[in-house]
Amino acid sequence: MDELGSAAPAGGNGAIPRPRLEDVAARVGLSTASVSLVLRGVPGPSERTRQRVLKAAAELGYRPDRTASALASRRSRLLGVMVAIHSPFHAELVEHLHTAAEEVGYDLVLSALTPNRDENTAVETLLAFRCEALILLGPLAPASVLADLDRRAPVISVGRRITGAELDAVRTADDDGVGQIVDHLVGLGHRTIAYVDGGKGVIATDRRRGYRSAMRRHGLDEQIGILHGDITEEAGEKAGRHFLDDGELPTAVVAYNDQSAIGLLTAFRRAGIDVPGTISVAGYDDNTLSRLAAFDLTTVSQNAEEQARQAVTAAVERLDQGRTTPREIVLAPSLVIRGTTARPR
Amino acid sequence: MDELGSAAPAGGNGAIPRPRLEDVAARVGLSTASVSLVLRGVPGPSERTRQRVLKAAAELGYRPDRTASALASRRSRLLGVMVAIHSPFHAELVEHLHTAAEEVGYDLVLSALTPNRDENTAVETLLAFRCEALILLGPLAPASVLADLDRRAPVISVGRRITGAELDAVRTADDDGVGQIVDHLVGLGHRTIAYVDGGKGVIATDRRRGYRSAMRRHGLDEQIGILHGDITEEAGEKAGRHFLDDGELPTAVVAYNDQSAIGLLTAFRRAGIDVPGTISVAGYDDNTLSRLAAFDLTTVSQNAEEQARQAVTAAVERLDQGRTTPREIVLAPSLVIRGTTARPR
DNA sequence: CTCCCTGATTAAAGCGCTTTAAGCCCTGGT
DNA sequence: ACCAGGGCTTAAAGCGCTTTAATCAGGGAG
Repeated sequence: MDELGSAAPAGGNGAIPRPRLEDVAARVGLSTASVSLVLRGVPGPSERTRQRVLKAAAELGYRPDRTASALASRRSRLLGVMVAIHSPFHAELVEHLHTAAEEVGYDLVLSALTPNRDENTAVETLLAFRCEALILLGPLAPASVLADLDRRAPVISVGRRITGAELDAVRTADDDGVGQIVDHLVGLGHRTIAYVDGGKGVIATDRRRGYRSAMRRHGLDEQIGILHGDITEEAGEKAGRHFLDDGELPTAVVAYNDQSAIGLLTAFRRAGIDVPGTISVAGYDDNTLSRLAAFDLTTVSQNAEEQARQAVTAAVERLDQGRTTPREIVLAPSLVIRGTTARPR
Repeated sequence: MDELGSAAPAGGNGAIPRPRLEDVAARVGLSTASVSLVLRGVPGPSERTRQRVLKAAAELGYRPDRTASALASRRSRLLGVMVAIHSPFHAELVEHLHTAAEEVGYDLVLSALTPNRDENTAVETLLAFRCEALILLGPLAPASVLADLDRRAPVISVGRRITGAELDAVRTADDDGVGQIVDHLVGLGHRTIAYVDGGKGVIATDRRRGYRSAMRRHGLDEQIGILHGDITEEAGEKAGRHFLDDGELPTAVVAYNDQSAIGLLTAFRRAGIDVPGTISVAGYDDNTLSRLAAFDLTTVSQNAEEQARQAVTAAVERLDQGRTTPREIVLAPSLVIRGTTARPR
C-alpha cells in the first residue's frame, strides 16, 4: 500500500523530514492558509478545494504538528492529568477521561506520580506542555497550593474535597457511601458494626463521619467502634488480628477502603473464621481486587466514568465558556453488594 | 512569598500571559539569545551574566515553553510511551522509565491503551507530540506494522519478542523464567507438575516451551501436562476445577501468569485443598496481586527496572548515538519464592 | 458599463523559542 | 601603533503552524 515515495522518513538517522503544511499546499497549488483551514474544518474553502486538499494530505501522509499549531494558535487543546500510575482506580478514571476529552476535542497529557516523582514535578511537566487545564486525581497538596496553581491554569481536583479554597472539585460523597454500607448491614440485621479507620486525610475523615452518623441514625450509638488503621492491606490485617485477640467479634466490619478490607479478609480466613458466615466485611472503592472471585468483596463504587466526565466538563466550562466561579460537583456513590456480607449468625 | 506583581496569571479567563524569554531578557538588559544560552546551560555566557539571568528568571517565575523550544530546536527530547493503563506491570515500568529518561535528559509522554483506544491512536498521538522515539509496552500489532512505524521514529518494543522484523526489543527470557520455576519445584521434590497455558500469543508460546523443555531436562517427559487457559483469573479457576473434577491432582501447577495462578488458588481454597500443603502453585509476573498476603504467590519477576532502563538506553543509542542496526536485549527473569510452593505431600 | 457585494483565496505577521553568523571590545604580541 | 585572536553578546532568520486583513474574481443591480 502507499507506494508513493511520499511514504516515510527513516527511523535511523538520515531521516527524511515529515511532510509539512507547505508540502501539501504545493502539491495542490494552494496557499498554506487554505490548507490549514481545510484541515481544521473551518468553513470558508470551497468544496472542490476541500476535496483536493484532503486527498493530497492523505497521499502525503501528512500529520499536523501539534507543537507548531499550539504555538501559533496559542491553544494547545490539552488537558493535563496528574495520575498515581499505580492506582487501579486512577487507571479507570484515565480511561474515561480519554473518551470524555475526545468528545469535546481535547487531548490528554498524563503525568505520573511515583515514589520518586512528586506532585510538583508532575504538575510542572503538565504546565510545560502548555496544558490548558489541570485535572488532578486525588491531589495531596494543601488547598492553598492548589489555589495558587489555579492561577496559572484552571485546576480540577478529582476525588478529594477541597476546603477553604476556591477550586473546582469533582468527588463522590464519601460519608454517604459509608452510610449506604451501614444501612445495608443494618438491613441484613447487623447491630455490632465496627469500622477500621483510614488515617487523618480529608477522605478518611469524611468516611469516618459517615460511619458515625449512620450508626447514630440507626440508634446504634452504643455500638460505634472505630479501630485505628490506614490505607494499606497490612492495616486491615492488623485490625483483623486485633479483633481476634480481643475475643469479642462484631458481626460486621466496614473498612476504609478495599485494600484494608482485604487485609481483614486475609486475617479472618487465616484464623478459620467464615466470611460472611460468622462475620461480614465491606470495603470501599470497588477496585480491581474487590472484584476478584477470591475476594468478592462488598464495597462502594465511586463511579469513575461519571467523575471523569464531570471533570472534563468542568475544565471545558472554564476554558471555553468563561466560567470563573468555582464549582463543586458531588456525586452519589453506589453500593456494590457482593459475597462478603450476609445476615448475621 | 513572591510578592512581585511578577507572580501569576489568572486561571479564570483574563489571564496574564506567562513570562517569556524576552521578558527575562528585558529585565536583565540582555538579548533573548544570551538568556536562552544560560537557561540551557550552554557554555559561552560569562559567570556574571549567568547569575543575573538565573536570578531574573527565578524572580519572574519563568518556565520555558516546551512547544516553542521543540519547534525551534527541531528536537522535542520526548520519548513516547504506549502503556496499557490498567496493567500493574506497566505501571511499574513507567515508574522506572521516568527516572531512567530523566537521567539522560528526556521527558516522557504517556499514551494510554484502553478498551476504546487502540494501539494505532495511541501511537499517532505520540507522534503528533513529536516524540523522538516510541517505547511500546507489550505491543500487540504485527511485527510488520511495527517495522513500518520504526521508519517514522525509532521503535522499542518492551516485553515482547519480535520475530521477522528489524526492531529494537527489550524483554526477559520467558522460557528461562518458567524453567526456573520448574527447577525450583523439582528441587523441592515435585514430579507431577502441570502447566496452565496462556493462549496463542508470542509470550504464551515461549513460556509453554520453557515448561516443556524444563520438564524434559529433568527426565519428566511423561509428566508433561498442559491445560488450556488464557491470561485471566477465570481461566485459572476453570483449570483448577478441572483438576478437582479429574480427581487426580498433580503435586504442583505452574500458571501462565499471576492472574491465572490466583484463579487456581481460589478454586483450590474453595475446595478446601491446602496450598502449598497438598498442592503447590506458581505464577508469573510478580505483580501487585501476587505480593498480597492473601495470596503470597511464588512467581517470576520480570525486573521492571532493568527493562525500563534498557529501553531508554536503546532509545538514546538510536537518537543520540546514531545506532541504526536493531538490538534485542534479553534479560534473565528471576524467581521469587513465596508461600505457595513447598515440598510435596 | 460601473459599482458593490459575496465568497474564495492568500500575503504576511507572528507564536516563543533556538541557532548561526556576525559583531564588539579587549588583550597581547610585534 | 596596529592587528590577530579570544571572550561575550546579539541580530536575524527560521521552526511549522494560525490568523487577520487584504486581494481577487465574478455576478447582479443600478
